[in-house]
Amino acid sequence: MNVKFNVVWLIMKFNLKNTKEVQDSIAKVFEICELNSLVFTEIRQKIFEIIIKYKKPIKAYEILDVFTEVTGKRAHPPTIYRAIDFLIENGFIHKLNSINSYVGCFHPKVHKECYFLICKICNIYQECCDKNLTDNIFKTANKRDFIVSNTTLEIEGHCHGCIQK
Amino acid sequence: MNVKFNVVWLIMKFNLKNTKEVQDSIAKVFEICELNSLVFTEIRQKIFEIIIKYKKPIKAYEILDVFTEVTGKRAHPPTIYRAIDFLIENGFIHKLNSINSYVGCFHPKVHKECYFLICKICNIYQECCDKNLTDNIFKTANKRDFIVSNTTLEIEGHCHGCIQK
DNA sequence: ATTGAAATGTTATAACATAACACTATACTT
DNA sequence: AAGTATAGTGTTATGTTATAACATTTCAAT
Repeated sequence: MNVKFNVVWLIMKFNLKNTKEVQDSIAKVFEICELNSLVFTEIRQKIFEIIIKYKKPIKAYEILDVFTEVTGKRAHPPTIYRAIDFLIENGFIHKLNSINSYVGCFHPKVHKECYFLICKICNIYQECCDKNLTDNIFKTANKRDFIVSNTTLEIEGHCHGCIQK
Repeated sequence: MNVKFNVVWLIMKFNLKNTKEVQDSIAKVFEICELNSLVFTEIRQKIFEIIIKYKKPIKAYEILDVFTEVTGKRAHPPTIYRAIDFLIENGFIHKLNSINSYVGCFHPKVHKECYFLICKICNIYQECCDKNLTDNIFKTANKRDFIVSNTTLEIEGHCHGCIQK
């Protein structure tokens, strides 16, 4: 099985996407790592790639399965969680706490406050970062003498596509 | 050991609070159940009481321990999770997904969108519901043709008390 | 009294995540 | 080039959070 066929097969099997947006995000992450002397090892690359190419929020043990199949090496949970930690720490992916799943970030390092729309029907997500909303959140917290260090905003509901149907 | 002493002891042991706010919220929940023919069983009452009196977000297995000690009966996880489901469904408590913990609601049924400030140092939480913020969140979602059904906003950082120190 | 629905008891297990320790690779020192 | 310190990885085991499945009980409506 040649490499090209293998890639196509994997993309189909795991319902991956490989849009320009994805490519740009991957390139950007390489660049950020270069600039900041972050060690972007093969494992971290592979796991980032899986997360960002996945159309839906992906769960840790799903990453494990895909990783194992893609690389041919049996991986254990710590391998995945360590990479996840690295990727979150550096803002390359985000965790959606309400569904214990992970999503790639399409504008790594642009800002810390990322918000998400999660469709309950198709499970596809969108980022919906918004400076105005961030200001509003900070203002609401500051009014109560609270210093914000990080925020989790996850909005569940129905996306445009699913409403139509 | 008489009942009064027992209660005081439990309150101290588990670091519970029993403010007017707590009493009002409990009374309110009884009233709502009455009005809506919701079955507010002893188990549900007890578990609600534990959650709302607890000063910090409480974890399911902590509830289990407190419940077992308070009632003298050994409880199993499903007992706790079923009550939690009932209480969340009816808006009497909320789950903080970012820390897998539960908090009582101090204005049950007033609105669905409740937001939380969680202090990373002392772990004490505050609700910070805000109509203006809710409008902003809905507007941000609607801009993307997304119909909101529920929101999770958890803000971590440092509370007033802990900043002072 | 019967029955049906909701609530609870109980056992087992699924799903999510980390501790701890051994080993390897790398890159920095002298 | 050998020494050594640090970060990264492999592996086993276990901790933590949550639910499935089925038996039993409770209780209100007929």
